[in-house]
Amino acid sequence: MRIGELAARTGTSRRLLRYYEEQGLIVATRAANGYREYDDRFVDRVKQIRGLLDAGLPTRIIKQILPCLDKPRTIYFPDATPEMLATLERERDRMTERIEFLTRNRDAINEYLDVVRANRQPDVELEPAV
DNA sequence: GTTCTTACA
DNA sequence: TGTAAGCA
Repeated sequence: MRIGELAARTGTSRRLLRYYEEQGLIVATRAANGYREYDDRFVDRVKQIRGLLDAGLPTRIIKQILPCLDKPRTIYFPDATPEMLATLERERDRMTERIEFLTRNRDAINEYLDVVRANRQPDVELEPAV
């Protein structure tokens, strides 16, 4: 499929897909006319990339762990270098920090909402100002 | 009509 | 990331 279809099937813009390629996250083959060609495997591939990006991982890290996501799990271990493990542990810790940060803010917003609602009850029936 | 690259906001 | 230009 060409970039337009991949974009539609992954909910990603063509611009972004080209950017991912530029960053080395995906590699497309080229048709005779120069158009990028992608096989169906790229649909899940791109979705995985987006998931990792949403999780907050930087593209440079994703580029490193992406090869592992392709291959069967059985070769995950032989592939994992000490550097890779260290990187993943570091990213995991960052995720944990963000989760805690988000949790605190969510709770704070919840409390604020509760207070606002409680104080608004008396005003449900607005009296026209005289 | 679709894609490509390059470049600017 | 979006968008525009100028091609193929």
